[in-house]
Amino acid sequence: MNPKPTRTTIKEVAAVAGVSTMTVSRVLNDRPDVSLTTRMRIKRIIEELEYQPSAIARSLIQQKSYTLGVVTAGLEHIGPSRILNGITRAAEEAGYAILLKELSDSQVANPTPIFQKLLSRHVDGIIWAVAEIGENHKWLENSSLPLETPTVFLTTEPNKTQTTVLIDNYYGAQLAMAHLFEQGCRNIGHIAGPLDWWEARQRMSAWKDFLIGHNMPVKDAYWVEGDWSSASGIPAAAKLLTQYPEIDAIFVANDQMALSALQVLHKRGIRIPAEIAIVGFDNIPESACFYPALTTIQQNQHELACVAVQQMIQIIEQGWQGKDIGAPQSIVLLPTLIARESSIRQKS
Amino acid sequence: MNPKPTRTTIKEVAAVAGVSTMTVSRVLNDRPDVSLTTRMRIKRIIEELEYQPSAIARSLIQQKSYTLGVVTAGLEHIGPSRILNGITRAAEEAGYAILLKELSDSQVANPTPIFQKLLSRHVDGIIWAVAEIGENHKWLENSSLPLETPTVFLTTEPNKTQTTVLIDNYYGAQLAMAHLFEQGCRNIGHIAGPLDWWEARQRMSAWKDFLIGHNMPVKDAYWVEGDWSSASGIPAAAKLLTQYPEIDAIFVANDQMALSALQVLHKRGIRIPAEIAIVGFDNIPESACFYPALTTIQQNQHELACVAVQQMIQIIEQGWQGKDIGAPQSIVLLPTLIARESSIRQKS
DNA sequence: CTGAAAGCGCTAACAC
DNA sequence: GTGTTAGCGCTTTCAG
Repeated sequence: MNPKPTRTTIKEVAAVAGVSTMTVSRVLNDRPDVSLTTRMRIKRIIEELEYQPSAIARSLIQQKSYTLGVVTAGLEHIGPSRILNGITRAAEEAGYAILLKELSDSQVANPTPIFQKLLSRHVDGIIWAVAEIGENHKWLENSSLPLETPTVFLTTEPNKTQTTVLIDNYYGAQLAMAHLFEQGCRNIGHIAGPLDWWEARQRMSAWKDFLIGHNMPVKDAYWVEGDWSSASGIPAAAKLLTQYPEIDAIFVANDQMALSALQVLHKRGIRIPAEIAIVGFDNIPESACFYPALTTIQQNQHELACVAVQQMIQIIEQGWQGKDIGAPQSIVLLPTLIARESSIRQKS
Repeated sequence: MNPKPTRTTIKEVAAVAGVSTMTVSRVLNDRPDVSLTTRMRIKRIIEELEYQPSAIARSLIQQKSYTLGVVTAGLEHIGPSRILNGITRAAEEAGYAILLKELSDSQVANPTPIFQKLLSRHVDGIIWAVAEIGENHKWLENSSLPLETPTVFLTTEPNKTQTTVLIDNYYGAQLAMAHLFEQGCRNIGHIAGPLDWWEARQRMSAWKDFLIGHNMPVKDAYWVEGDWSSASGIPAAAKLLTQYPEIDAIFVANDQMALSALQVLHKRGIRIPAEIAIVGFDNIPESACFYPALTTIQQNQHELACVAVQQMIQIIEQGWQGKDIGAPQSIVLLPTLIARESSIRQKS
């Protein structure tokens, strides 16, 4: 029934053209040493037969697959999918394909099988774009992992032994705090992300350090932990208002929770920013549309991903050229403040 | 400098074990015909050498790669990334890897090179998860595409010649309309998605047909077109209120725009749902958290993706077994109504 | 139970 | 300019 849908091979092209497979191969790879006439003829035959060379046969012999392994987690969230979006674009541009592996929570603890699976498919390099949560990156320190394959880590704590690309969350949070301070806020509370996340801890540390650095008290009542979700932002904001009645600003660790906080304040009739100013983090599209428009910290995940891919490819291709790869780098991108109505109290 | 990081091969394992590569291969594939002792010995050696068979060498000889090509677009949006999320999970479970290709707008028009690139990497099947926009799927009708490779289309208009998996947008919109009608609304406006999207047209058609079916007038002033974004929801809602003063309900084509509509109504002091009821579409996590909580239509993209992958794999493996594949199917999943405060006017 | 030979589709390294 | 040979890492087939 199925006439064995066998792909067109280089052999058939060669046969039709009456040349050896090598000549066809040379045409495919744009080698100079083929006469113009044969080249033209072969090209035409390739067209007619709709011949498409097998990338995997090539990988096998060349030991290069032009494929990147990408490890991600939590694609249903906006951050990871934005990053993946950037990776696919950058990889496409560089002529690399992407082998995608999304981790479930349980898999993150033991990376070895994941690396092995990717390596068994001959990826040229691996981009590890999994958020650092709890102990899930402990294995990095033990460097028990050989990592003979070029690997770039995204959004993880910088590390002397690995190449990492990340956004400076601490700096971003400092921007937020400095902005609120400038607006005259002196009782700044915090709704944190889940503190087993490294990024959440960074943002919270900056909040705390800023208060200390400006001789403002830091009490446990001044902050609440959420879980990034909008849903968690509602009880968090409510609790914070109760615990910290003098509060005149909230730095919220992400926009989702910040938008919920807006809702809670509205419901209670608290004026924003006059009574309480709000700053979020991430700059999701919605943050510009809500009332009042949310001041936030923009992190450019797209750029993050592009830099990571470029870095990755540079390492890969240097390796192919036998060059020394040099020490692993950490590239840190700086987020920016997007000031909107939710925090602007005074014209400056 | 680089000691040529050559992978461990089956040959080396065989050499260490003092057997032929065939015997190792048999152990790898759990063939019965190896003596227990040799099997154990070889397994141990595999462990020690951390040998990992080359999946691509296997693909080459077996003509099966256990890899699915996934074509997507607009990963920065929630819908596509949810679907991708479901695909990765289902594929993982079935033991298939994923080769991801994200299209930019310009690429969608001409699918041939995309298919070719995936086929050159020997994917066993292709999942086409690109929204149907404008003429971007025109090529499907011309069936100029041979599609010798199993292909499943997601979220596209059903089609006699291709296997498709989709959610019934028309039905979902009917649910929304019937619900509003039950709540006593008789002047139901619509904020549509961009009408070059097939899904947006489906939702709008159901709105219009419902009105006609219930002897309610349909005028151009009763609907406005948005572009799915929260930002577009604001002017859309404002315009609708002006054009259609008697309006007592809005069916909004997605939640992002619906949340913006909530904001606009709040600002104008319009009570929801008492004066105007709102229903959205998608059930994004935020929709439960805003005030008032948004009634919406839930589409289960996760399930959609799982069904697609299962369908895909079934087709692939039937093909391997030489079975006839049978006619292409269209699988339609039904969305459900999530009734929340934004539309509930009366206890039932 | 085990091995030898052949070959998947392609290209590196040589010959001619 | 072009062809030959060998081999990437594995498995099929068939012989022992």
